[in-house]
Amino acid sequence: MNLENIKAQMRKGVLEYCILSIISNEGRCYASQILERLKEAQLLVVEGTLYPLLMRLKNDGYLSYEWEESRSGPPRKYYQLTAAGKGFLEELRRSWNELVQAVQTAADGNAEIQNPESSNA
Amino acid sequence: MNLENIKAQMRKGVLEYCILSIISNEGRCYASQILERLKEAQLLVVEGTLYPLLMRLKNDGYLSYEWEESRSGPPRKYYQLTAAGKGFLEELRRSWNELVQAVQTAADGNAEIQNPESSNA
DNA sequence: TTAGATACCTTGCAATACAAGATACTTTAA
DNA sequence: TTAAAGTATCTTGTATTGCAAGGTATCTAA
Repeated sequence: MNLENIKAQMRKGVLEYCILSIISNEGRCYASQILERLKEAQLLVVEGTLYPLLMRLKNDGYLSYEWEESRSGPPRKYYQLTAAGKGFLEELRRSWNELVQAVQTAADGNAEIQNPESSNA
Repeated sequence: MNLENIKAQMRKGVLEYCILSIISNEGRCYASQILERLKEAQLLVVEGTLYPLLMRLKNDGYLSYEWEESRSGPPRKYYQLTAAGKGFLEELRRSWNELVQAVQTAADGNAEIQNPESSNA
């Protein structure tokens, strides 16, 4: 159980959230573009991870896509969020924030940490 | 792929960090105690998750334990961090903070969040 | 001896990240 | 035509691991 392994574990749960966020922010984008954005954010994700994940999200109705030709290579699959995807993204955002809060609570010895916003006395 | 599933995924990577943190904060504690602390922090973890994890951490030299009798039940296994465990906990803390930062970067549309090193690019 | 509470541990399944490799289209250049 | 290189999507096999469910052992109380 080395550190890289653990870091990979940590990444796992947040990929859906990050990927949906990126697509939401970009409006529409294709896989290689998403990989680039993740890399920029220091989230190392590879193709073998991303493609099955996009397919899962599509099969669950959170994403739709259209093929579009490129001027410099093979056609691209442009993904965008469906209405259900937008709702799901909101749920993921909430879940992520709750997790961050929970980890802080556990890691800080259950001290009474409050939301930075609400603790503004 | 329902929300509960995803939330479970999100929890996965941070369990080691939370558990080592709790043991570090308490000084020494036994499994049922850890489960209680995690529950207080809204991190739902069950025995079948915790025990194998404690054993892994012990086998990797991050934890040691001593048996101790209880006045009201079977003996307890009290865990505490080894020197290596303390170092590992620091690494996990750093990794967690990096992840939180990375997710924020990805989710916020790669807005320029404080990135000390690339600030003069 | 029976029941219940507390505590620790194991087995089997399901989910999934990732390494590695496959497929397919386009351009460029012999 | 053929070959090579670049871009893009997708599949297969493996290893890890969280968790449901069940098991073992100790102590207390009737």
